[in-house]
This record gives sequence, structure tokens and C-alpha cells, in this order.
Amino acid sequence: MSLSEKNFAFVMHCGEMGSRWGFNRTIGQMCGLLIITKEPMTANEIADSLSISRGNVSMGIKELQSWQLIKVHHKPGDRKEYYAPAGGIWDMANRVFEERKKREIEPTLSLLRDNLLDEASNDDELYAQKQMGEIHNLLETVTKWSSELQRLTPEQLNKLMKLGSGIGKVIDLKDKIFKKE
Amino acid sequence: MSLSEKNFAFVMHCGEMGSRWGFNRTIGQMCGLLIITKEPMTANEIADSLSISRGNVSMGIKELQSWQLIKVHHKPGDRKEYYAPAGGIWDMANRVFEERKKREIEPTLSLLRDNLLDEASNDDELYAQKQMGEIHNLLETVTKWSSELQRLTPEQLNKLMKLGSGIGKVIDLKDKIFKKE
DNA sequence: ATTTAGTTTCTGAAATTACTGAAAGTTATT
DNA sequence: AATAACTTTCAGTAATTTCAGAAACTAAAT
Repeated sequence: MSLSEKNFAFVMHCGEMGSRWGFNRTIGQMCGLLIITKEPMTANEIADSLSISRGNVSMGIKELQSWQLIKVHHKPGDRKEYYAPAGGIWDMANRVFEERKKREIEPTLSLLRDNLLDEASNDDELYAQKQMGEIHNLLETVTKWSSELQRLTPEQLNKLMKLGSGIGKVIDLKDKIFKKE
Repeated sequence: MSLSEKNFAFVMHCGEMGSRWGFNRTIGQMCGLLIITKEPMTANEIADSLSISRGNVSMGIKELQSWQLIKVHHKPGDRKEYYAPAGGIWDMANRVFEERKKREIEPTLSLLRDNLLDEASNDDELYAQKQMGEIHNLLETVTKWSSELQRLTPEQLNKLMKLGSGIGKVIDLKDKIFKKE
């Protein structure tokens, strides 16, 4: 059961993009493959489809599990493990986003917090702290906001997205209404 | 003029994070260094502060310029080039975000567009296309929305951010108002 | 308790990426 | 047009990352 040309192209593209999305080529390919394949796949099928070693697949699976992007299925009377995406596209994107937030933002945030607790002991440090403060605020705002967004219902989210730049008007509107009260 | 211990720690941290943010270690360090240093720096000062080669600094500068993260200053009667961040923290974050969108989302989007134009020629391709369609929609929504956001004035944006989960209520509010009309 | 069907871990090789230092290039000054 | 003060490029080396394949491990079936 080998991939059609178009599907193969997509899987390879996921590979190229893999490293940009936070994992490596092989893992990107695995992820793409599982997404476009209807039926859950075994580790061996994955290795064959992508012509990579079984060991490599195993490591990839571990990694994808740590991102919570795939889940295991079992078929009755069959000892093999079958892997499939852990959710719809939207869920997966969300998980990638969350994970990246954890890796790209949180460590910095905690370093900055520590650093900002200390008194600056000279002029250079003072300026540095001012800048770090700004980065800190920015990152905090972003993280806070992104978790607020995730709290919205899908419909609300959808409306919000469709709203686009109209959001500006809504904000102004809200302002007017609540100023009156 | 060498870095204080705390500032040094910050710069090194930017290095570690560098690769996650889309560039490499050295470039991350350079970026951090320029951000917390009040005065624009020469390439040699950068090389010395970070103990890296002059050539490496030159390459890093080119890269940071391609991201539009730094700009050149000149002092009268001095031929050296002085480098400084190209804007405030917010601007820089924006630029990084834009650049990453270009690298991480756009190539995929165009592959998907191409792929979705073709008729699926069998069942596997049909399912694959369905999935690709979902990814396509998601990515389109995200890009469209993010460019909408950048169109807002800083104050509007600020209000929006502060709004947090209140956003849900505002959406509902807007719904009610416009349903009446 | 052996065999069998499967998964995981680990080592060293291969590929990729980053860095240095020297050479070449550029531009102002004399 | 020579020199001086810089910057950039690039070839080779160093460091890091990725990967295959073998060995170790686990658990079910006999």
C-alpha cells in the first residue's frame, strides 16, 4: 500500500517543513503521513512508506507522543500497535502551538522574571532591565491572550476570526457603551 | 566594556533560544546583546563581547538585516558602522512573527492550494484532500487574521489584549446588537 | 521456559549546519 | 595611486544533529 504521487509530495513537504515546525524531517513526514492516511498505521507500515529504519520510527513515535499529536489504537486479536492522529487538524495545530509556547516562550519568561527581581546595580543594567521588562510584558500578554482564546467556544472563535479587522469597530463600540454606564 | 553577569546570562539565554526562534545560537546572542545595550555597537564590539569571529558577526548582521531586526547608524567623522535594534520590542516581535509566517506557513499554503486544484483520482486521495483542505482553511484563517490584527491601531490592539476572556462577551454583544437591525 | 511478535535503546557513521581565520573587497583619506 | 580603516566572502574545519541497524528488552502464546 504505497502513497500516490500527490500524497507522497505532501508527506515530503511536511518533512521539509518539519524542522521549522519544531521537530525534524522524519518526524514531520510521519506526522503528514498519519494525517492523510485514513486508517491507523503500524510502525512497520510507517517505516516502509517512508523508507526509514524501524528504530527511527520508534523514536519518532515517542516524540510525537510527547507532543500529544498521535494516539495508539489496538485491533482485537492483534498485538501490533496502530498509530493515528490524536485529534482533528484544529486540535493538532493547537497542540503544536501550545508545545511551542512551552519551549519558546516559557523559559524566557522565567529567566526574565528572575532577572527583574534583582535591583539593577548600574546604568547598563538599568537600561537592560527596562528592555527586559518590555519583553516580559509582551510575552505575558501573548501567553495570557492565547490561553483566553482557547477558552472560547468554537463558535465564538469562528465568529471572532470571521470578524477580522471589523474587530476594531467592535472594540470602539464596546467602549462607547460602557462609558455611558 | 564587558557585560555584567546578569546581562551576560540574558544574552546567553537568547543564544539558547535562538534556534527555537528561527535563527542560530550566535545570531540569537547578537540580537539579545543589541537589545539590552543602550548605545549602538560596532561589529568588533559585538565580536569581542561574544568572543566570536569577526566574520561570523558579519554574517549574523546580514541575517538580522534580512529579518529587518537591526539598522545601521553612523557617527560623524567615523567610518565604522554602528548597529542597533530596528525598533522597539513590539516591532521586533512583529517582524519575527511575520518572517516566520513567511517561512513556516506560506510554503505549505501554496503546496496545498496546488494540490487541492487537482481532482482526486481514488479513495485515498479523496481522504487526503479532505484533510489537506482542513489544514488549508486553518492556515488561511490564521494568516488572514494575523494581518487583520496588524492593521489595528496600537491602542485598539492594546484594548483587545487587555480584554482577555471578556472577548467572548463582546462577541455575543455584537451579535445581539446586529441581530436587532 | 522457549519461541515468537513486537517495541525500545543505543552506537557510531553520515549529513548538515555553524564558525573561524585568512584573503579579497570597499571606500575614504592623504 | 597608496595607504589605512573597515567590511564581506569563502574554503576548510569543528560541532551538532539525524539516522540506520544491531542488540536489548517485553510480553503473549505455546
